[in-house]
Amino acid sequence: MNIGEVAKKSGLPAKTIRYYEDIGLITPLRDTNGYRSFRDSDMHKLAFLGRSRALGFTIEDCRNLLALWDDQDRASADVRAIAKEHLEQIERKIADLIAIRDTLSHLVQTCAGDGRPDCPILAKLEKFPT
Amino acid sequence: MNIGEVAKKSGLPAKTIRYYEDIGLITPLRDTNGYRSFRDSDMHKLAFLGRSRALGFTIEDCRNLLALWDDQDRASADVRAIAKEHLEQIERKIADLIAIRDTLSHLVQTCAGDGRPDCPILAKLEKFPT
DNA sequence: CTTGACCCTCCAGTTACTGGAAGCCCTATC
DNA sequence: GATAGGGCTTCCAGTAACTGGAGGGTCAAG
Repeated sequence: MNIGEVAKKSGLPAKTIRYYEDIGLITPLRDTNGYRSFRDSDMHKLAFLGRSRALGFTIEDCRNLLALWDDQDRASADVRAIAKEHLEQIERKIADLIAIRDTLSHLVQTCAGDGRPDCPILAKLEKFPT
Repeated sequence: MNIGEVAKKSGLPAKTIRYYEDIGLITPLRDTNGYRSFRDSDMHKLAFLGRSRALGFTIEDCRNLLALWDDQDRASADVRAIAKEHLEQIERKIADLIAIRDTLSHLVQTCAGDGRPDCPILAKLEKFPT
């Protein structure tokens, strides 16, 4: 399979696939013309990567998950640890964003949003502590 | 005021303050020895920037907010538009993260996390659509 | 034999900083 | 007067994970 087909099937842009090769996540073969030649195993890895990334795992997490996936003797505890850490990060980020959203939505509601210059949003940014 | 004092008062790292000057958000004076000399107005701008960034506004948003702040003839509608757009982005991001969190927390719960290799997390990443 | 769709590599840019090197400046102390 | 420290300066490079583009080879069809 050439990169175009793999891109279509995996949903990942060709650029991204080349990048994943660059950083050593996949190692497709090469045809005599220099074109990358993807095996089914490469395709599977890319699909795995696509799903891992969609869940917000970092590339380094993905690298580790991929290694565990390849390792038949893995302990599920190792996988779970990665996922759990990531989950906790996401929960922290959600909490942060919710706090921001609440502040912001209050400000947006109280701002008249007309032609006059008075604006509680600017007042907040100007005066109050973070 | 030298940069160290401003950093302490504003809570922003000196590096960040220099960066904000680089990209034209502030324009402190210079002493004869080349040191930056911050006026109160610079300090206020930095505080404003710190709070805006803490609310997740991008630097470009900050630049625009700062310009509106400076402009006595501004229309609050312009400020509100920026904040509202940002708020909507945040709401989208929260929704995305919650979806991820739900998936992930389910997976983490169902994974035994012991010494055995069987792992629903890997199974999910391997098999199912995004 | 040319056209168009692929493919290749390499370089630069993105966001918002952050770290580090090399080197002035200022004050205090010996 | 030499020196030690802390603070200040600039400039360069690196971060995460791509993305865009230039310049150029390859392949199948007409």
